Amino acid sequence: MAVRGARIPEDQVVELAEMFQMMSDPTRLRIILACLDAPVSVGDMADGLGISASLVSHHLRLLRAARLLMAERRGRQVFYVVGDSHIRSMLTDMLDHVAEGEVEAEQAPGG
Amino acid sequence: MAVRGARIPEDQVVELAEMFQMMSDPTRLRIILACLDAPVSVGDMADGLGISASLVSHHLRLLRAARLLMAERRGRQVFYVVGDSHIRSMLTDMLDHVAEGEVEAEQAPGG
DNA sequence: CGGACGTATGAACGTGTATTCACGTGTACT
DNA sequence: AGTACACGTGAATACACGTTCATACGTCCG
Repeated sequence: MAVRGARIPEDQVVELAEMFQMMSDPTRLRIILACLDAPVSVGDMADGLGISASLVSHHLRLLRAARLLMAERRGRQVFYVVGDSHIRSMLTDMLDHVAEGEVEAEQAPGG
Repeated sequence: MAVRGARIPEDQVVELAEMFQMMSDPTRLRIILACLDAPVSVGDMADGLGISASLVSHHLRLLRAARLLMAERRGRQVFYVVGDSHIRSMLTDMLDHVAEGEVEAEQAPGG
């Protein structure tokens, strides 16, 4: 398995890129992170993130379209939660990655 | 301890978003994927991806600045390789995720 | 039904970005 | 030294994207 990238279907690359694009915006990423573990209402996100509900809703629309978030209606409020376990674990992993800072290449010692 | 996203420093969120943005472009993602396992020269990337070497170089510049790729000069050619094991494993994981298709998370009633 | 609240949507605007073209830089070979 | 090749850089351009404002939709309460 040498150059793996050359063997990946373009459709999958594009799909993957679209997923990353969803997380490429700080505001949108914050929204995803906000409802990573538990469902959160739109108003709570807007309030907690310090942005307008309109903006949250716009991003939510994208996130739903990308199947990254799932909506659940409870009365007049709508709760959103991350609906993909892969995304959840990846985000946790990446969070750990950046949390460690610029820790340089931790090579496995002793093979 | 419910809403995890509300406890993450904005700096880390922004840094994470910037990482994702690097992978949010199909062309750039293809470049990353191309040198995921082994160093590849700029010309080989351009040829293998069917794009101009100039465009590859432009993306390479971004990728280097983001510390996602490392450059190595061998004669008149320059080889690039993914220099972050976290990124590598994450990419492999995500590749697996999209490779499985939408066969997962089937929640619709009756199909 | 009417009012208030929460959420969703559409248009408009400014900014950022990917791509191309033309040129510069540096290295190997003669 | 001069030529050919590989890569890098800069400006220009067309496009997409995030954000805001105004407004519409849907739901609970009286």
